[in-house]
Amino acid sequence: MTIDVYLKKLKEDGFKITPKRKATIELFSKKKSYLSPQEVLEKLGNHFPGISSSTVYRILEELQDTGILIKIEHEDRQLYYFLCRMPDQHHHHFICRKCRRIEEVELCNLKELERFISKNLNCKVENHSVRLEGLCSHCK
Amino acid sequence: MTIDVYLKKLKEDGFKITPKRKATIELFSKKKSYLSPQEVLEKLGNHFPGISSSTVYRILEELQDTGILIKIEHEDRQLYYFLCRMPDQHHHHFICRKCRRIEEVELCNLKELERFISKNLNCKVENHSVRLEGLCSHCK
DNA sequence: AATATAAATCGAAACCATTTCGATTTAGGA
DNA sequence: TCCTAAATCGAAATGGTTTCGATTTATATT
Repeated sequence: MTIDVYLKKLKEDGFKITPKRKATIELFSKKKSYLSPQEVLEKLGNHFPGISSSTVYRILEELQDTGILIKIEHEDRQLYYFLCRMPDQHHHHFICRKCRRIEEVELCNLKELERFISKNLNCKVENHSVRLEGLCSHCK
Repeated sequence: MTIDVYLKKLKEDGFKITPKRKATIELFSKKKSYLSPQEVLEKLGNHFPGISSSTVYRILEELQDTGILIKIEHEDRQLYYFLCRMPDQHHHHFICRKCRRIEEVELCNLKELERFISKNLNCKVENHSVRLEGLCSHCK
């Protein structure tokens, strides 16, 4: 699992490869679960004592703008981020409620649902998002 | 469209029928779109000058606890609420990005997706939520 | 290698939707 | 009508996130 593809993407989007950005991507590539900005701040703080929280928030947002990270929001209203491993394909996510592990699911069968809505409600469906929660193979 | 069924539900859940709660339900029954707490505060303020914002937040949360309102969160990270017209049936929501109108969609074909996840990822899917966005029949 | 400069980071303060809490008022049963 | 737990008030606190001017740094260029 190399992070080069993510660094390349960062560069292509006009961002500089800074130690903190690199460390952030490395952190997420090792974690298969989602992390809060606070958690990222704490982890990065081991390598970069005194790192500013505004830097962490900014980096996370930039990485999600480039499609490297995906942002979700929990019921507790906090933001969480995780590494997107299928950036070029439409997909959905399964979230383990116990260990927060994220599984990316390539199957999408919402076309029927969209047709139903178009036909019965005369609406134009532009996008959809599915959130699946439960227990992953390790936790169930 | 009577709101009695909602008032009954409120009472059953041990809540008193106060003028503000009643007015809140009436407001949502007239609006087919979702409203922010601020908007509710403003509207209720017409009938109840000086109503406290904490009261509005509390009422909205109580109504969503009883299943009368549904809470969603926008990209702007604000909370929004809307009246649930199909409280006793599993369903999904279509949200018009222009007028915020909510359409409730009884069709759900996520069983296949859940089977796929159970089989391929060995996960236990406990719940799912689908969010469909686009333009409603009035706005498209 | 040195320089230039736009981008990145710092850090303290502001932001602001939401929550809290003690005091006051009220709905609804007795 | 009275009683009491529930509801509301309202001002203050909360806290995750954003802002912004000052400082530092990555990297393209010389």
